[in-house]
Amino acid sequence: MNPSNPSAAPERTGLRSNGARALQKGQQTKQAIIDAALGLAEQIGLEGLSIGALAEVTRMSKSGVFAHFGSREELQISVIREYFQRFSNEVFFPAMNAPRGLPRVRALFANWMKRVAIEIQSGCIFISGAVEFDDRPGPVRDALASSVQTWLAAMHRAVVLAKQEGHLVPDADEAQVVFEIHGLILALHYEARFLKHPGAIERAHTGFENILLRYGHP
Amino acid sequence: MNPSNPSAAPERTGLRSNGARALQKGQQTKQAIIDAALGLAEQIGLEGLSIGALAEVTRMSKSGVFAHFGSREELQISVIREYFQRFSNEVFFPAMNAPRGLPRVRALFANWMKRVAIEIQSGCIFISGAVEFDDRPGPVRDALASSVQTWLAAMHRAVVLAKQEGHLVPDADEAQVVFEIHGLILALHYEARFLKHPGAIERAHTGFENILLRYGHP
DNA sequence: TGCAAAATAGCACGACCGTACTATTTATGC
DNA sequence: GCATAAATAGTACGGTCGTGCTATTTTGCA
Repeated sequence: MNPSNPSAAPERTGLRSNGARALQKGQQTKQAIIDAALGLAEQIGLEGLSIGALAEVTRMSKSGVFAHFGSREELQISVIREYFQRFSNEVFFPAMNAPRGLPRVRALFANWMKRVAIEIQSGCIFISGAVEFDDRPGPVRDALASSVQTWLAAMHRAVVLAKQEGHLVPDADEAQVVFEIHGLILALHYEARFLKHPGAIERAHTGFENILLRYGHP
Repeated sequence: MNPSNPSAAPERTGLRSNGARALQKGQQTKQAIIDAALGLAEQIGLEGLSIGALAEVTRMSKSGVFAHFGSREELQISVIREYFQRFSNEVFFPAMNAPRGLPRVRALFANWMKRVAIEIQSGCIFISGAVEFDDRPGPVRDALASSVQTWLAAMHRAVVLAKQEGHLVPDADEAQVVFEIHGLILALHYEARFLKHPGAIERAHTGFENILLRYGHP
């Protein structure tokens, strides 16, 4: 919702009705910690994230890192929020420039694919986190699930609009379409990242075209 | 390959040309440990598996458990092997009774679905393990990847036969079919187990029919 | 420039981890 | 039944973890 990047304006005019100005330095290093934590979590998972390792990477003391979050859970949640924001900025918002209907659905899928193609190397928190927290209730799981949920709902809405525009067959089940698209992304991630199968990206694209063959223009 | 269950015949006639009879008791409890370990690993993952927790569950000492494996890695590998064997017995072998071609592909998918439907509650090692070990090289990863690989290859072969039998369109790409089926299974697991979406099983079935609509009989 | 407050570091704690090493118990073959 | 070997338990060590507590440094404002 708030796409502005606060760290991009470190030295404004100085004028400013203060506000929470006292926290500036703290917020700055906190953001740096979150950045590093996100990088770590993408590789070894949210559960593998340890404050000790994070302190080493950021060259701070364990307690220095810890103080910014108060608990490991809060750190994990911060990482999830950061990931969600980046995901939104890279995948969701750019696609909203495409006209509603099939073009927008295509744009969403294309951006999602671009993202996952990168994550074949770096890892994806929405996927690894789902496995780590699938039966571990608590605030971390909640944050993760609601992030994914928000994204899938956006995807769903785009499909609904596509059907309304007449770009899909009238009996198309929107949830079904999203389900099958999600499956392609998951298979891509699995087969490319874990099994190191070549050609998975191409297959995901083909799968998407197959979905449109089935549900596309009447 | 060896579907016989040794623990089912604890008290044979006594006759038997010994063989590795000296190990009998050890093997027996080792199997019990593996059973318990598999149950634990399905819920909390292979990485979450700890010898201490396992000792508690089996009501043994940590060293008693440990001695059967010599290392945690060997324990994890044993669990993977056990899971693979059960998977084969439940999913693969029964389906081989179906006539080759589409019926066998259908049977394989149906059995796979049955298995995953259960794993919505218990968890699936092939899925959680893939995430845990996707960039952690070593013998555990190797065991896991080769198990999954074996299963996907079996699926692939069934699709190849189906095409040979003329049950698929001539230009059907077998790897593409397996990829899309795999995606359905992964989406089912993700949406049902993590997001707790209802109706995911039905959607996976519908997705399978869609694949056959696209690639089925010419 | 000094002072309060925020940010960071230092240190210690209890808990759990995997795994040596040794002792004890239990099962097995003669 | 007894000797022997296998199976299991006991104990200890070094390591990492999250986190509380206190000290020190750094920052931002009067």
